[in-house]
Amino acid sequence: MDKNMEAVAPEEKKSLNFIEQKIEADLAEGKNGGKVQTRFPPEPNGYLHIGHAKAIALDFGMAEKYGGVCNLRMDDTNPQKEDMEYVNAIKRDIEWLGFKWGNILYASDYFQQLWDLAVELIKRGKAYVDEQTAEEIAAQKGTPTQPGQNSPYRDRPVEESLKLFNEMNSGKMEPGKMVLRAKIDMASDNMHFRDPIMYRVMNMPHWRTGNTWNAYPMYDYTHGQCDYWEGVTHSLCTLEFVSHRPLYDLFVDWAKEVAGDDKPMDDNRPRQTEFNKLNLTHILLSKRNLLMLVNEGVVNGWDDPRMPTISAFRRRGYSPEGIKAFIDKIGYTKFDALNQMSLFESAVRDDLNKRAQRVSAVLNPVKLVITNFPEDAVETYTAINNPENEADGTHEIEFSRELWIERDDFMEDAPKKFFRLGPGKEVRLKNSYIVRCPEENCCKKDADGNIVEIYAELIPETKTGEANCNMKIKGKTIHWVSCKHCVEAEVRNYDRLWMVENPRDEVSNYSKEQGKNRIDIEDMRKFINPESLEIKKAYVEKWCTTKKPLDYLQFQRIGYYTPDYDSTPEHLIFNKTVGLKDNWKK
RNA sequence: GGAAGUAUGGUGUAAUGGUAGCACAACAGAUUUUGGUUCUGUUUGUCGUGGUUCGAAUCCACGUACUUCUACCA
Repeated sequence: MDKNMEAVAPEEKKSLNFIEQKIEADLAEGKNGGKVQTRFPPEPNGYLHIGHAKAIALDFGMAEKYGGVCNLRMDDTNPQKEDMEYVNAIKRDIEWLGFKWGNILYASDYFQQLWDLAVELIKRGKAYVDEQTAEEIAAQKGTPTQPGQNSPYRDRPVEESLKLFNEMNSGKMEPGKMVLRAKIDMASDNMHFRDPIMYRVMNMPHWRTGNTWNAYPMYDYTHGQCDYWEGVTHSLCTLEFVSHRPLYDLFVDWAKEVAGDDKPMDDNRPRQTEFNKLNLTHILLSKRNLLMLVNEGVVNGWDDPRMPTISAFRRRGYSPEGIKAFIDKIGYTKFDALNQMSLFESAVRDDLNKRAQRVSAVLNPVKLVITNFPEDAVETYTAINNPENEADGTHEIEFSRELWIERDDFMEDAPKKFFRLGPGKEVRLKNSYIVRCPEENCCKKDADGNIVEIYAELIPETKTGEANCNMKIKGKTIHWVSCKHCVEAEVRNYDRLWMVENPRDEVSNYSKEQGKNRIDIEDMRKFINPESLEIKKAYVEKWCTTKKPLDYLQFQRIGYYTPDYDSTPEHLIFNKTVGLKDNWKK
C-alpha cells in the first residue's frame, strides 16, 4: 500500500539563489507594499552580448517569478555615445530570448525631474558648482589610501551655484569649464563619496530630447532616482557596482526627502543587489575590444557567428532555450567565476538534440561505388527527421550506385578499434544496406597515392524490414549521400576565436608587458585563432534546400548546423553551431 | 598604506549549526541503423591556523589568495 506513495515523484526542490532569498525575505517583511518590480537598463551604445543575457534572465526572470513587471529602461545619459540604432537591436535581442518588458522607458524621460531635484539639492546645500578643471578635480580626489581635499568652490553661496548651474545648461558654457558636484565627504574610504560629479556640460543634442539640454546627468546621479520614481523594488546589477551602492542609497534618500515621501526611509525604495558577471572560457566580452575586432575586420561584423553577441549566437544557431538553460546552470552568486565553454555547449546540445532535424551531409567527400548495384537504378527510403521527436515526421532520401561518404570513414591501415570501412570490413549505410569492402583492391588511388574511389558490395536483404536486416556486424553505421541526387553547399565551420582559456586576462597582461596602457589590435592578434573560420564545399541531401535560415539541423554524426541568413536554395550556406560530442579516440 | 566583496572536487553550483549533494568535464561499461542520445558505475572537494559548540563548509578571530574602487563612461 505504500507503493502508491513511492510512485509519486517528489517535487524536485531547487534551492533558491541569494537574490531569490532576499526577494522572498523582503516580501515576507512587506517591504514596498509586497511588490516586486525590476528593470533591465542597457546603455544603447552597442550590441547585447551573452553577459547581458545573464542579467536579462535575472531581471525579467525575477519579475516573472514574483508576479511583478520588468521595464526596459535605456540608460541614455550620455548623448555622445548612444544611438537609436542600438535601441532596436536591443529590443530584438530581448524578444528573441523570449522575455517581455512592461514599459520601454528612457533615463532621458527623467531629465527634467533630475534637473529639478538638482536645483533643490543646491538650495539645501547638498550640491555645488565646481569651476576647476578635470585634472584639478582628479588631483584633489586623493587615492584609496589618501584622503582627498575640498574644492575651493565647495562652500560657495547657494545663489552663485544656482546661477552657474543654469549657465551650464545654457549652451554657451564651454564643456569642461564647470560641473555640479554633490557635497558629501572628500575623506571617505569610498571614492564614490568624494564629492561625485552629478552634471557635466556637453552642449550636444540628445537623440531623444533634441536641444533641450546642454548639461547632462551622470550615471550615479541618475540610476537610483529613476529606479525610485519608477517604482523599482529590486535593482539588480553586477558586482563592480558594489561600491556605488552607498551613493545609490544616498541619492535615493535625498530624492525621498525632497519628494516629501513620508514612508519610512527603509521602505518604499529600490534596493540594489549585485551578482557576479558572466565570464566564459575562450570568449572576450569587452565592448571596446569587440568593436576593434569588427573594425579591423578580424570578424565580419557584430553578428559574425564567432562573436559573443546575442545576434551572433542567434545566427550561429544556438537556441534561446539552450542559452537560458546554460544561464540557469551557472547560477547567480558573488563569486568571480570563470565558466567553462563545455558547460555552455552541453546545455546547447541538450536543447538542440530535442529540436534539430537530422540530415545527411558529407563534408570531406570520397566516392564509394556499390559494385553490385545497377548503374541506373535508384532506391528511395524514408528517413526519420528526429528520433527524439516522432512528431517531426519523415522525409525521403535517394540511393544509387555512386555515393559520397566521409574520407574519415575509410582506412586501409586501421587501428583495432576503428569500426568503419576498410579492406574486408562491413558497415551499415544509414537507412540502407550493409556493405562490405573486398579484401583486395578495395580502392583506387591517384598518382600521389590519394584515394579517389572506394569499392564495396551491398549485402542483399539487409535494409530495414528485410530478412537480413538484423544481421550483426562489427562496423558502425555511416552516413552518405547519393552523388546523383545530392546538392552542393557551402559550409562554414567555426572554431574558437581565442586560443587561450581566459583572453580577458591574457590579452590585458600581454598588453601591459608590452608597455602599453591600452589594449590594441596587435595585442589581441597574438591570441586569436587564425583558423577560427573554415569554409568548405560539402554535399548535402536535397531535402536541405527546403530549410530556412535559423532552422535547427543536425548533420548526422557531425554536428548541429543552421542555414545562414544569406543561404538560398540555389546557394546553400550552413553555419556550424556546435559539434556532436565525440567519444571516439584513436 | 585604505575600503568593500569573495573563497566547497579540474570547472560551476547546493547544503543557511546536524549524512558534503548536483551538473559539466574525465574514466569504465550497457544499449544504439548517429562513436550522438539514453542508462549504469568510478575518480576527485570544504584556502590555512586557532577558537566557540555535543556537533562547524556554515558562527568568531587572525592569516593567505583573488576581485573591485582613484572616468566630466555606464
